[in-house]
Amino acid sequence: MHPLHEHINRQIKLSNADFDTLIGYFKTVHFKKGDQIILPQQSITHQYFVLKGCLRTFLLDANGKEHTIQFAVENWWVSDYIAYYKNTDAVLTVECIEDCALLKIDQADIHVLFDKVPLVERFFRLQLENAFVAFQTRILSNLRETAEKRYLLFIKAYPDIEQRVKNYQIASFLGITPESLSRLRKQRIASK
Amino acid sequence: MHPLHEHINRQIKLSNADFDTLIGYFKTVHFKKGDQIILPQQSITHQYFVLKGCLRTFLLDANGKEHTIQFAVENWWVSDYIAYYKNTDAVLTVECIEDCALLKIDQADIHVLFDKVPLVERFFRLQLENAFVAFQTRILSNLRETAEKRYLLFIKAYPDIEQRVKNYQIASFLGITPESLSRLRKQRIASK
DNA sequence: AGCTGAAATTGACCTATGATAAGAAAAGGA
DNA sequence: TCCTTTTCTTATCATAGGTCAATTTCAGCT
Repeated sequence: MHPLHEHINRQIKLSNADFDTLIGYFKTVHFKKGDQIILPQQSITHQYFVLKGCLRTFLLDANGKEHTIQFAVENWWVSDYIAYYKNTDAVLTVECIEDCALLKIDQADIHVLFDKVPLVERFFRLQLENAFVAFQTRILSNLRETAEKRYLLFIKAYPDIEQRVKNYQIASFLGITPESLSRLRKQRIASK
Repeated sequence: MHPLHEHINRQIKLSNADFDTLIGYFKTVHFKKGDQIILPQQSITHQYFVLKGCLRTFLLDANGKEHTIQFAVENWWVSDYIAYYKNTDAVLTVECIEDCALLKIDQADIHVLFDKVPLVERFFRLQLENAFVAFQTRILSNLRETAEKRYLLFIKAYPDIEQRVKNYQIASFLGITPESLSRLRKQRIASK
Protein backbone atom coordinates (compact mmCIF):
# COMPACT_ATOMS: atom_id res chain seq x y z
CA MET A 1 0.00 0.00 0.00
CA HIS A 2 1.15 3.53 -0.76
CA PRO A 3 2.86 5.08 2.29
CA LEU A 4 0.51 8.06 2.18
CA HIS A 5 -2.53 5.79 2.07
CA GLU A 6 -1.17 3.86 5.06
CA HIS A 7 -0.53 7.13 6.85
CA ILE A 8 -4.06 8.39 6.21
CA ASN A 9 -5.60 5.08 7.19
CA ARG A 10 -4.09 5.38 10.63
CA GLN A 11 -6.72 8.11 11.20
CA ILE A 12 -9.63 7.23 8.95
CA LYS A 13 -10.50 4.51 6.47
CA LEU A 14 -10.06 5.87 2.97
CA SER A 15 -11.20 3.64 0.08
CA ASN A 16 -8.82 2.87 -2.76
CA ALA A 17 -11.01 4.89 -5.10
CA ASP A 18 -10.87 7.94 -2.84
CA PHE A 19 -7.15 7.53 -2.38
CA ASP A 20 -6.68 7.40 -6.14
CA THR A 21 -8.58 10.66 -6.42
CA LEU A 22 -6.42 12.17 -3.72
CA ILE A 23 -3.04 11.01 -4.94
CA GLY A 24 -3.81 12.50 -8.34
CA TYR A 25 -3.42 15.94 -6.83
CA PHE A 26 0.04 15.20 -5.45
CA LYS A 27 3.28 15.49 -7.33
CA THR A 28 6.51 13.75 -6.35
CA VAL A 29 9.51 16.05 -6.03
CA HIS A 30 13.15 15.36 -5.16
CA PHE A 31 15.64 17.55 -3.37
CA LYS A 32 19.24 17.20 -2.33
CA LYS A 33 20.79 17.55 1.08
CA GLY A 34 21.27 21.21 1.90
CA ASP A 35 18.54 22.44 -0.43
CA GLN A 36 16.31 25.07 1.13
CA ILE A 37 12.88 24.39 -0.26
CA ILE A 38 11.04 27.20 1.48
CA LEU A 39 12.61 30.60 2.11
CA PRO A 40 11.42 33.77 3.87
CA GLN A 41 9.37 36.13 1.72
CA GLN A 42 8.20 33.41 -0.63
CA SER A 43 4.52 32.95 -1.17
CA ILE A 44 3.52 29.55 0.24
CA THR A 45 0.49 27.77 -1.16
CA HIS A 46 1.68 24.21 -0.76
CA GLN A 47 2.73 21.62 1.75
CA TYR A 48 4.79 18.45 1.55
CA PHE A 49 4.43 14.89 2.76
CA VAL A 50 7.79 13.24 3.44
CA LEU A 51 8.30 9.96 1.58
CA LYS A 52 12.00 9.77 2.30
CA GLY A 53 14.55 11.98 3.99
CA CYS A 54 14.79 14.45 6.84
CA LEU A 55 14.03 18.17 6.93
CA ARG A 56 14.11 21.01 9.38
CA THR A 57 11.89 24.10 9.74
CA PHE A 58 13.50 27.06 11.42
CA LEU A 59 13.32 30.80 11.90
CA LEU A 60 16.40 32.86 11.13
CA ASP A 61 16.21 35.87 13.43
CA ALA A 62 17.62 39.38 13.06
CA ASN A 63 20.82 38.37 14.89
CA GLY A 64 21.46 35.53 12.48
CA LYS A 65 20.40 32.89 15.00
CA GLU A 66 18.37 29.88 13.99
CA HIS A 67 15.38 28.70 16.02
CA THR A 68 14.20 25.26 15.02
CA ILE A 69 10.47 24.71 15.14
CA GLN A 70 10.41 21.15 13.99
CA PHE A 71 12.09 18.30 12.25
CA ALA A 72 10.30 16.14 9.71
CA VAL A 73 11.09 12.58 8.70
CA GLU A 74 9.19 9.91 6.79
CA ASN A 75 5.38 10.28 7.08
CA TRP A 76 5.51 13.81 8.47
CA TRP A 77 4.07 16.88 6.83
CA VAL A 78 6.08 20.02 6.35
CA SER A 79 5.55 23.59 5.23
CA ASP A 80 5.71 27.08 6.67
CA TYR A 81 2.32 26.59 8.23
CA ILE A 82 2.15 30.13 9.53
CA ALA A 83 2.30 31.38 5.95
CA TYR A 84 0.23 28.50 4.60
CA TYR A 85 -2.72 28.96 6.95
CA LYS A 86 -2.60 32.74 7.17
CA ASN A 87 -1.92 33.29 3.45
CA THR A 88 1.03 35.49 4.23
CA ASP A 89 4.60 35.36 2.94
CA ALA A 90 6.92 32.79 4.47
CA VAL A 91 8.88 33.75 7.56
CA LEU A 92 10.41 30.33 8.06
CA THR A 93 13.05 28.33 6.22
CA VAL A 94 12.59 24.65 5.38
CA GLU A 95 15.85 22.88 4.68
CA CYS A 96 16.70 19.34 3.62
CA ILE A 97 19.01 17.66 6.12
CA GLU A 98 19.23 14.65 3.80
CA ASP A 99 18.34 13.95 0.19
CA CYS A 100 14.55 13.98 0.12
CA ALA A 101 11.63 12.53 -1.79
CA LEU A 102 8.48 14.51 -1.08
CA LEU A 103 4.87 14.62 -2.19
CA LYS A 104 3.78 18.15 -2.91
CA ILE A 105 0.22 19.43 -2.88
CA ASP A 106 -1.24 22.85 -3.38
CA GLN A 107 -3.70 24.42 -0.94
CA ALA A 108 -6.21 25.10 -3.71
CA ASP A 109 -6.19 21.41 -4.63
CA ILE A 110 -6.63 20.40 -1.01
CA HIS A 111 -9.72 22.58 -0.86
CA VAL A 112 -11.05 20.95 -4.00
CA LEU A 113 -10.40 17.59 -2.36
CA PHE A 114 -12.21 18.67 0.79
CA ASP A 115 -15.34 19.22 -1.25
CA LYS A 116 -14.92 16.11 -3.40
CA VAL A 117 -14.01 13.73 -0.58
CA PRO A 118 -15.24 15.00 2.79
CA LEU A 119 -13.25 12.28 4.57
CA VAL A 120 -10.11 14.10 3.47
CA GLU A 121 -11.20 17.20 5.32
CA ARG A 122 -11.80 15.00 8.35
CA PHE A 123 -8.30 13.56 8.02
CA PHE A 124 -6.71 16.99 7.96
CA ARG A 125 -8.80 18.08 10.93
CA LEU A 126 -7.57 15.06 12.88
CA GLN A 127 -3.99 15.82 11.85
CA LEU A 128 -4.43 19.34 13.18
CA GLU A 129 -5.80 18.00 16.45
CA ASN A 130 -2.68 15.92 16.88
CA ALA A 131 -0.41 18.81 15.98
CA PHE A 132 -2.31 21.04 18.38
CA VAL A 133 -1.78 18.58 21.21
CA ALA A 134 1.89 18.17 20.31
CA PHE A 135 2.51 21.91 20.34
CA GLN A 136 0.61 22.41 23.58
CA THR A 137 2.63 19.64 25.16
CA ARG A 138 5.83 21.28 23.94
CA ILE A 139 4.84 24.66 25.37
CA LEU A 140 4.15 22.97 28.69
CA SER A 141 7.47 21.21 28.55
CA ASN A 142 9.27 24.49 27.86
CA LEU A 143 7.47 26.11 30.77
CA ARG A 144 8.12 23.44 33.34
CA GLU A 145 11.28 21.51 32.48
CA THR A 146 14.96 22.42 32.63
CA ALA A 147 17.03 22.31 29.46
CA GLU A 148 18.55 18.99 30.53
CA LYS A 149 15.17 17.38 31.09
CA ARG A 150 13.93 18.66 27.75
CA TYR A 151 16.96 17.18 26.06
CA LEU A 152 16.33 13.80 27.66
CA LEU A 153 12.68 13.96 26.68
CA PHE A 154 13.67 14.86 23.14
CA ILE A 155 16.02 11.93 22.64
CA LYS A 156 13.49 9.62 24.21
CA ALA A 157 10.61 10.89 22.05
CA TYR A 158 12.59 11.07 18.80
CA PRO A 159 15.50 8.61 19.03
CA ASP A 160 15.35 8.27 15.25
CA ILE A 161 15.64 12.00 14.63
CA GLU A 162 18.48 12.52 17.08
CA GLN A 163 20.71 10.29 14.94
CA ARG A 164 19.98 12.19 11.76
CA VAL A 165 20.46 15.83 12.72
CA LYS A 166 23.29 18.02 14.00
CA ASN A 167 23.63 18.82 17.67
CA TYR A 168 23.46 22.53 17.01
CA GLN A 169 20.11 21.91 15.35
CA ILE A 170 18.85 20.02 18.39
CA ALA A 171 20.12 22.85 20.59
CA SER A 172 18.17 25.38 18.56
CA PHE A 173 15.07 23.18 18.90
CA LEU A 174 15.49 23.05 22.68
CA GLY A 175 16.09 26.78 22.89
CA ILE A 176 19.66 26.59 24.17
CA THR A 177 23.10 27.21 22.67
CA PRO A 178 25.22 24.41 21.19
CA GLU A 179 27.74 25.04 23.98
CA SER A 180 25.09 24.43 26.61
CA LEU A 181 23.93 21.27 24.93
CA SER A 182 27.51 20.05 24.81
CA ARG A 183 27.83 20.67 28.54
CA LEU A 184 24.59 18.81 29.26
CA ARG A 185 25.74 15.85 27.23
CA LYS A 186 29.04 15.78 29.07
CA GLN A 187 27.40 15.86 32.49
CA ARG A 188 25.04 13.14 31.42
CA ILE A 189 27.90 10.84 30.43
CA ALA A 190 29.77 11.68 33.64
CA SER A 191 26.76 10.73 35.77
CA LYS A 192 26.46 7.27 34.24
CA MET B 1 -27.32 37.88 16.33
CA HIS B 2 -26.20 35.24 18.82
CA PRO B 3 -22.57 35.79 19.85
CA LEU B 4 -21.69 32.24 18.85
CA HIS B 5 -23.29 32.70 15.43
CA GLU B 6 -21.31 35.90 14.97
CA HIS B 7 -18.16 34.14 16.06
CA ILE B 8 -18.71 31.27 13.61
CA ASN B 9 -19.57 33.64 10.80
CA ARG B 10 -16.17 35.25 11.08
CA GLN B 11 -14.85 32.02 9.53
CA ILE B 12 -17.69 30.65 7.42
CA LYS B 13 -21.23 31.65 6.54
CA LEU B 14 -23.62 29.51 8.56
CA SER B 15 -27.34 29.84 7.76
CA ASN B 16 -29.82 30.58 10.52
CA ALA B 17 -31.30 27.12 10.05
CA ASP B 18 -27.90 25.45 10.48
CA PHE B 19 -27.11 27.63 13.46
CA ASP B 20 -30.40 26.65 15.07
CA THR B 21 -29.48 23.02 14.61
CA LEU B 22 -26.09 23.69 16.13
CA ILE B 23 -27.17 25.75 19.12
CA GLY B 24 -29.59 23.00 20.07
CA TYR B 25 -26.65 20.88 21.10
CA PHE B 26 -25.22 23.53 23.42
CA LYS B 27 -26.24 24.12 27.00
CA THR B 28 -25.68 27.36 28.90
CA VAL B 29 -23.89 26.95 32.21
CA HIS B 30 -22.88 29.45 34.89
CA PHE B 31 -19.93 29.39 37.24
CA LYS B 32 -18.63 31.66 39.94
CA LYS B 33 -15.24 33.27 40.27
CA GLY B 34 -12.80 30.75 41.68
CA ASP B 35 -14.70 27.69 40.49
CA GLN B 36 -12.48 25.06 38.94
CA ILE B 37 -14.54 23.59 36.15
CA ILE B 38 -12.02 21.03 34.94
CA LEU B 39 -9.68 19.18 37.29
CA PRO B 40 -6.88 16.66 36.75
CA GLN B 41 -8.03 13.05 36.50
CA GLN B 42 -11.50 13.94 35.31
CA SER B 43 -12.75 12.44 32.09
CA ILE B 44 -13.21 15.27 29.57
CA THR B 45 -15.70 14.88 26.75
CA HIS B 46 -16.77 18.49 26.43
CA GLN B 47 -15.57 21.96 25.61
CA TYR B 48 -16.88 25.41 26.40
CA PHE B 49 -17.47 28.59 24.45
CA VAL B 50 -17.12 31.71 26.60
CA LEU B 51 -20.16 34.00 26.53
CA LYS B 52 -19.04 36.08 29.49
CA GLY B 53 -16.14 36.01 31.91
CA CYS B 54 -12.49 35.07 32.03
CA LEU B 55 -10.85 31.70 32.62
CA ARG B 56 -7.40 30.22 32.86
CA THR B 57 -6.04 26.82 31.87
CA PHE B 58 -2.95 25.68 33.75
CA LEU B 59 -0.88 22.71 34.74
CA LEU B 60 -0.16 22.16 38.40
CA ASP B 61 3.19 20.38 38.53
CA ALA B 62 4.66 18.01 41.12
CA ASN B 63 6.32 20.93 42.95
CA GLY B 64 3.03 22.72 43.32
CA LYS B 65 3.87 25.26 40.64
CA GLU B 66 1.32 26.46 38.14
CA HIS B 67 2.11 26.79 34.44
CA THR B 68 -0.51 28.73 32.54
CA ILE B 69 -1.23 27.52 29.03
CA GLN B 70 -3.86 30.01 28.14
CA PHE B 71 -6.42 32.53 29.21
CA ALA B 72 -9.89 32.62 27.72
CA VAL B 73 -12.28 35.56 27.52
CA GLU B 74 -15.47 36.22 25.56
CA ASN B 75 -15.62 34.30 22.26
CA TRP B 76 -12.78 31.94 23.12
CA TRP B 77 -13.06 28.19 23.47
CA VAL B 78 -11.75 26.37 26.48
CA SER B 79 -11.20 22.80 27.64
CA ASP B 80 -8.34 20.50 28.48
CA TYR B 81 -7.70 19.90 24.82
CA ILE B 82 -4.98 17.35 25.47
CA ALA B 83 -7.55 15.17 27.24
CA TYR B 84 -10.34 16.13 24.86
CA TYR B 85 -8.53 15.21 21.66
CA LYS B 86 -6.61 12.25 23.01
CA ASN B 87 -9.53 10.84 25.01
CA THR B 88 -7.39 10.63 28.12
CA ASP B 89 -8.03 11.92 31.63
CA ALA B 90 -7.49 15.60 32.28
CA VAL B 91 -4.04 16.77 33.31
CA LEU B 92 -4.91 20.45 33.30
CA THR B 93 -7.03 22.66 35.52
CA VAL B 94 -9.50 25.18 34.12
CA GLU B 95 -10.42 27.87 36.60
CA CYS B 96 -12.82 30.81 36.47
CA ILE B 97 -11.04 34.10 37.08
CA GLU B 98 -14.39 35.88 37.01
CA ASP B 99 -18.03 34.81 37.19
CA CYS B 100 -18.65 33.04 33.89
CA ALA B 101 -21.43 32.24 31.46
CA LEU B 102 -20.41 29.43 29.15
CA LEU B 103 -21.89 27.32 26.39
CA LYS B 104 -21.08 23.68 26.90
CA ILE B 105 -21.05 21.01 24.20
CA ASP B 106 -20.14 17.37 24.26
CA GLN B 107 -17.70 15.80 21.84
CA ALA B 108 -20.22 13.16 20.79
CA ASP B 109 -22.67 15.89 19.85
CA ILE B 110 -20.02 17.75 17.90
CA HIS B 111 -19.39 14.61 15.90
CA VAL B 112 -23.09 14.27 15.21
CA LEU B 113 -23.07 17.89 14.07
CA PHE B 114 -20.08 17.28 11.80
CA ASP B 115 -22.12 14.70 9.93
CA LYS B 116 -25.35 16.70 9.94
CA VAL B 117 -23.80 20.03 8.97
CA PRO B 118 -20.45 19.59 7.21
CA LEU B 119 -19.81 23.33 7.44
CA VAL B 120 -19.47 22.89 11.18
CA GLU B 121 -16.60 20.49 10.69
CA ARG B 122 -15.03 23.07 8.40
CA PHE B 123 -15.45 25.72 11.07
CA PHE B 124 -13.69 23.60 13.67
CA ARG B 125 -10.91 22.79 11.24
CA LEU B 126 -10.37 26.50 10.63
CA GLN B 127 -10.38 27.12 14.38
CA LEU B 128 -7.71 24.49 14.77
CA GLU B 129 -5.63 26.08 12.03
CA ASN B 130 -5.71 29.37 13.90
CA ALA B 131 -4.84 27.69 17.18
CA PHE B 132 -2.02 25.83 15.47
CA VAL B 133 -0.56 29.07 14.15
CA ALA B 134 -0.97 30.76 17.53
CA PHE B 135 0.87 27.97 19.34
CA GLN B 136 3.64 27.84 16.78
CA THR B 137 4.06 31.58 17.07
CA ARG B 138 4.23 31.25 20.84
CA ILE B 139 6.88 28.53 20.67
CA LEU B 140 8.91 30.77 18.38
CA SER B 141 8.49 33.67 20.73
CA ASN B 142 9.66 31.57 23.66
CA LEU B 143 12.69 30.43 21.68
CA ARG B 144 13.82 33.81 20.43
CA GLU B 145 12.67 36.51 22.84
CA THR B 146 13.78 37.46 26.33
CA ALA B 147 11.29 37.39 29.18
CA GLU B 148 10.98 41.18 29.02
CA LYS B 149 10.19 41.17 25.30
CA ARG B 150 7.63 38.42 25.76
CA TYR B 151 5.95 40.43 28.50
CA LEU B 152 5.74 43.47 26.25
CA LEU B 153 4.38 41.35 23.42
CA PHE B 154 1.82 39.85 25.78
CA ILE B 155 0.42 43.13 27.00
CA LYS B 156 0.38 44.42 23.46
CA ALA B 157 -1.39 41.34 22.08
CA TYR B 158 -3.85 40.98 24.96
CA PRO B 159 -4.33 44.39 26.59
CA ASP B 160 -7.83 43.30 27.60
CA ILE B 161 -6.64 40.16 29.33
CA GLU B 162 -3.80 41.86 31.19
CA GLN B 163 -6.35 43.96 33.08
CA ARG B 164 -8.40 40.97 34.15
CA VAL B 165 -5.83 38.54 35.50
CA LYS B 166 -3.29 38.47 38.32
CA ASN B 167 0.35 39.24 37.66
CA TYR B 168 1.44 35.88 39.02
CA GLN B 169 -0.82 34.29 36.44
CA ILE B 170 0.79 36.30 33.66
CA ALA B 171 4.21 35.32 35.03
CA SER B 172 3.27 31.64 34.87
CA PHE B 173 2.09 32.16 31.29
CA LEU B 174 5.43 33.75 30.35
CA GLY B 175 7.39 31.03 32.11
CA ILE B 176 8.97 33.25 34.74
CA THR B 177 8.46 33.80 38.48
CA PRO B 178 6.22 36.55 39.82
CA GLU B 179 9.35 38.12 41.33
CA SER B 180 11.01 38.32 37.92
CA LEU B 181 7.92 39.83 36.37
CA SER B 182 7.86 42.40 39.14
CA ARG B 183 11.47 43.31 38.34
CA LEU B 184 10.72 43.63 34.63
CA ARG B 185 7.78 45.90 35.34
CA LYS B 186 9.90 48.07 37.57
CA GLN B 187 12.67 48.43 35.00
CA ARG B 188 10.11 49.27 32.39
CA ILE B 189 8.68 52.10 34.46
CA ALA B 190 12.18 53.36 35.29
CA SER B 191 13.12 53.54 31.62
CA LYS B 192 10.14 55.67 30.71
C1' DA C 1 44.20 9.68 1.54
C1' DG C 2 44.60 14.51 2.54
C1' DC C 3 42.62 19.08 2.80
C1' DT C 4 39.29 22.18 4.19
C1' DG C 5 35.44 24.11 6.34
C1' DA C 6 31.89 22.89 9.54
C1' DA C 7 30.65 21.12 13.95
C1' DA C 8 31.56 19.98 18.59
C1' DT C 9 33.93 20.68 22.76
C1' DT C 10 36.13 23.14 26.48
C1' DG C 11 37.25 26.92 29.66
C1' DA C 12 36.75 31.56 31.63
C1' DC C 13 33.71 34.81 32.55
C1' DC C 14 29.08 37.18 32.64
C1' DT C 15 24.09 37.94 33.13
C1' DA C 16 19.26 36.96 33.52
C1' DT C 17 16.39 34.66 36.18
C1' DG C 18 15.39 31.56 40.21
C1' DA C 19 15.08 30.88 45.41
C1' DT C 20 14.19 32.57 49.71
C1' DA C 21 12.54 35.72 52.95
C1' DA C 22 10.35 39.78 54.55
C1' DG C 23 7.50 43.66 54.22
C1' DA C 24 3.95 46.55 51.70
C1' DA C 25 -0.14 46.81 49.21
C1' DA C 26 -4.35 45.27 47.61
C1' DA C 27 -8.47 42.47 47.60
C1' DG C 28 -12.25 40.11 49.73
C1' DG C 29 -15.26 38.72 53.57
C1' DA C 30 -17.69 39.68 57.84
C1' DT D 1 -15.09 49.59 57.83
C1' DC D 2 -11.95 46.52 59.81
C1' DC D 3 -9.56 42.22 59.55
C1' DT D 4 -7.59 38.45 57.13
C1' DT D 5 -5.73 36.56 53.20
C1' DT D 6 -3.80 37.01 48.94
C1' DT D 7 -0.87 39.36 45.88
C1' DC D 8 2.93 42.30 44.81
C1' DT D 9 7.33 44.21 45.63
C1' DT D 10 12.03 44.45 47.15
C1' DA D 11 16.52 42.78 48.54
C1' DT D 12 20.11 39.35 48.74
C1' DC D 13 22.24 35.46 47.15
C1' DA D 14 22.64 31.29 44.08
C1' DT D 15 22.75 29.14 39.62
C1' DA D 16 21.61 27.72 34.84
C1' DG D 17 22.63 29.03 30.78
C1' DG D 18 24.76 32.65 27.53
C1' DT D 19 28.97 34.76 25.40
C1' DC D 20 33.38 34.71 23.59
C1' DA D 21 37.49 32.58 22.20
C1' DA D 22 40.53 28.72 21.47
C1' DT D 23 41.00 23.85 20.25
C1' DT D 24 39.74 19.45 18.71
C1' DT D 25 36.98 16.45 16.04
C1' DC D 26 34.39 15.34 12.20
C1' DA D 27 32.46 15.31 7.42
C1' DG D 28 32.52 16.31 2.71
C1' DC D 29 35.26 17.19 -1.16
C1' DT D 30 38.84 16.45 -4.74
